[in-house]
Amino acid sequence: VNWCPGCRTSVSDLEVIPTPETGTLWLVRYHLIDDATGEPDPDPDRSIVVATTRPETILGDTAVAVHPDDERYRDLVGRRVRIPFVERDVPVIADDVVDRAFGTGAVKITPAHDQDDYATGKRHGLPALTILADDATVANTGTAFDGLDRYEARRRIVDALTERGDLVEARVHEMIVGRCQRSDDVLEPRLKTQWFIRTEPLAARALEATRSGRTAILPERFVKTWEHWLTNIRDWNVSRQLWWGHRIPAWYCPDGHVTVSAEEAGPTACEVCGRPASELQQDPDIFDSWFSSGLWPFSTLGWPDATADYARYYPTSVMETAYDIIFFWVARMMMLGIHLTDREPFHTVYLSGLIRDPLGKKMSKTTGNVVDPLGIIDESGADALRFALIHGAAPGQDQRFGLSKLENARNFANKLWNATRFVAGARPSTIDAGAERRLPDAGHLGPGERWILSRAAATVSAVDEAMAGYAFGEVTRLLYDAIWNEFCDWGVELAKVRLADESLPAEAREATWWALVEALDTYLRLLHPVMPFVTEALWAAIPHRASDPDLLIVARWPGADERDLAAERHVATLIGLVGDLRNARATARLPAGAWLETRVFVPVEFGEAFESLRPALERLARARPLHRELTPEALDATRAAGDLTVVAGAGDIEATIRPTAPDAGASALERARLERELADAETWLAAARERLANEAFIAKAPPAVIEGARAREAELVEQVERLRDGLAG
RNA sequence: GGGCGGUUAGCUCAGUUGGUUAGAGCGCCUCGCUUACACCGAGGAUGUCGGGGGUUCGAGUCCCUCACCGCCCACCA
Repeated sequence: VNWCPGCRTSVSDLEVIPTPETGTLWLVRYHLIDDATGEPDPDPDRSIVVATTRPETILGDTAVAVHPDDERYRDLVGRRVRIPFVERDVPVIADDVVDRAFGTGAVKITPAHDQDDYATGKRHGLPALTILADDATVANTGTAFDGLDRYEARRRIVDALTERGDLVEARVHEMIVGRCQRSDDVLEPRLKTQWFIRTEPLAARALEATRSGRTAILPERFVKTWEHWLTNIRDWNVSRQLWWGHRIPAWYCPDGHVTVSAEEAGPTACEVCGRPASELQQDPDIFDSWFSSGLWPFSTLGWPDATADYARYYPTSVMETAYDIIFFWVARMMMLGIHLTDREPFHTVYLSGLIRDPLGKKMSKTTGNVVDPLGIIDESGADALRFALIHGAAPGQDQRFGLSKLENARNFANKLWNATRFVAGARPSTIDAGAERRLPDAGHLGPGERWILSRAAATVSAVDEAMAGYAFGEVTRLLYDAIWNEFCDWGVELAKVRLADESLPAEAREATWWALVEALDTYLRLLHPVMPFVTEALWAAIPHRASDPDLLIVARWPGADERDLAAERHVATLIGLVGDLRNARATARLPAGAWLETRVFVPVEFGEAFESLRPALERLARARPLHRELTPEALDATRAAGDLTVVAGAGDIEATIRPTAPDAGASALERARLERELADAETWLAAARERLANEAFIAKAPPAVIEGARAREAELVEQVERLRDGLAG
C-alpha cells in the first residue's frame, strides 16, 4: 500500500501525486560471497554495483536482480552478495523487469518497500522485510540506524558506505516521487493487511454501460479517458487508518477468522469457528471516503431499504460534476451502483470544467487562491454567481473566475428586477391589483406586442433545444439577449408609449399590459433554473393564473406557442430603422435630444405596423414631425439640402432627417457615413455576384443556399441604389 | 512514454452537424440625469480566427504538419 507517514494512513493509487524532483542516484557496491570461505570477497572487482535513490532501503534488501540476457552479469546469477550493515547474504537473481540501460543494470530488491520489488519478490519467493515503522523511522533492522527518521538514516548510511569504500558514485538524478495528495508527504510503499476491492469485474460492467449507450459521457472526448482508466484499473485499497468515516464491517476472531456482517451490531458469532460475538473484534479501520461517496446516488435515498424515495428517484438522471473527479467519484459511483443495484446510477454524465483564478491557475486551498462563494454571494447574490459560472462556458472547458463576469451577471439580475418593477407598476387602472391572469386579447394587440410574444415563443424553442443538447452556456446567452435586448430595450419601450396613449381604447392598453406580463412570465420560467432566487421573488409580483402553483420552482415549463412571423419581421425592420436614424444623427453630431422633422418611405406591406407604431417610432427616434411618403420619389422631392439620408431594412426603407440648424460640418460627416456605407454595400454586392457567377457553386450548393445568395444580391442591389440616390440628393 | 485540451477584438471567452457581412461581456471613444434601471440609455471603433499545406463550389469549423501554453494517465530502481 501507499503509506503516508504524516497522515498515518494508507491512501489509494489515485491519491498519489507523482512529483518531479531532483534527487541523487547512489551507486553502491555489494560484495560477492566467496564460496570457499562463505565471506564477502574484499576485492572490489568481485562485486556487483546497484543503483538506488533510497539508500535506507538497503536494510530491507533480499536480493539483487539483473536482466537474464545481460552478458555483464550472466556469471553472477545464482551467486550471493552480502548486504552491508545488516550483513545478510542474498541471491543474485535474473528477471526481465530489469532495464539494462538504467544505472548499472543491477537492481537491489526490497520487497517490503517497493511495488515492483514486491512483485519480483513474489516471483522469486523472496522474503519481505519491513524496515520502516508507521512514522517512517527505521525499525527492526538490528542496526544502529533503528529509530532514526528515514532521511537521517539515509544520510548516515551514505556516510557509512563512503567510509567503507562501497559508495561508487553519487549522481544528480531527475526523478518522480509520490507525494500524498492531502499532506504532501513523500509516501512510502509498505506491506499492510488491508481491504481491497477487486475492481476488474466492476470496471467491466461500468465499461459495458457506457459502450452500450445506457450511460452517456459528455463531452464525448472524456470517453477516451474513461475507457483508458477502466481498462487499466488496479485493485482499490479502501482501508484507511482514520477515525471519521464508515467503519469497515469486518470482525476478527482470536483465531484470525474473518466475518463480514451487514448488521450494525455486528455478527452474533464467528462464521468459521462459531466463537461468540464477545470474542470478536471489529476492524478498527474505516473506508476510503471516496468509497462512501461512491454510494451517494442510492445511499442518500435510503438504500438498502426499499424506500419510496429510492423507488422514485433511482436511477437518477444527469450526473453533473467537474472532470477532475471522473475517476475518484464518477467511476466509483458507476462501479458500485451497478454492482449493488444492478442499474446504472445515471443515464448521462455531464462534465464541466474547473474554475480557475483570474490568472488561470487552478484554485487550491494550499495556494490560497480560492474565492469564498459565501463572500461572493453576500456581495453579488447567489443568482449572479450561478449565472456567471454558466454564462458563456463550454462543457468540460476550464474557465477563469473574474470580477467582470460576476458584475455583468449581477447587472443582469438588476435589469430583470427593474423591468419587472416597471411591468408591475404599469398596470392600467382598469385592471384590479389582484386580478387573475388573463391572456392578452388578440384583437387589441399592437404589432409591438405581437412581436414580443412571438419572440418569447421563439426563445422557448431555442432554450428547449439548448437544454436538450446540454448547452447551458447557450441557454443563458439566449435568455440574456432575449430579456435585455428584446424585452427591455424594445418590448417595454414600445409598450410604454402604448400604455400612455389615452387615445387608445382601454382594451388596447389592457392587452398591451397582459402581453408584457405574458412575455415576462415566460422569461422568468425559463430563467428559473439558472437564477432561482430572483426569478422566484419577481414571479410573485406578477399576476398568476388560477391553475398556477404558489411557487415558480414547481410551475410548469413554458410551451412554445405559435409565433406571429409577420409581426416579427415587420417590427424587427422598424426597430432597425430607429437604429439607423439614431446612427445618422449621432454621426452628424446632431443634439441627441432634439426633435427633428423626419420623412420616411416604407413599402406598403409595412404600412400597418408603421402606422400602429408611429407614436413609439417618433419617440424612440426623436423624429417629430414624422411624415410618411408613399413613394421613394416623393421623398426625393421633399429632400432639402443638408437633409440626412438613411437607408434601412435591407434597402427597402428610406428616410430623411432635417436638421434644425444645418451646418456644413454635419453634412460632411453625414456624407462620409453614406459613402462608407455605399462602399461596403458595393463590396458585398461584388462578392455576392462573384459567388453566383461561379458555375460550380450553382451546380453543387444546396438550393436553399443558392436562393439565399440570390435574395442577398437583390437586397444589396436595392441598398446600393438607394444609397446612390441619397448621395446624389 | 501515451492521451487530451487550448491558441478567435486590448482582456476574458462563445461559435451546435462546413453555408449570407465571425459574436458577447469587460475595457475604450462620443453623447445623454427621456417618469423600470447610471448595476442605466443611445451611437461608435477594434479581428490576415497561432504558422504552413490540403480537401471543398465554399473552411474559424474537416484532414495533415509545425510552434507555443496547459492538463491527465504512466511500476524505471
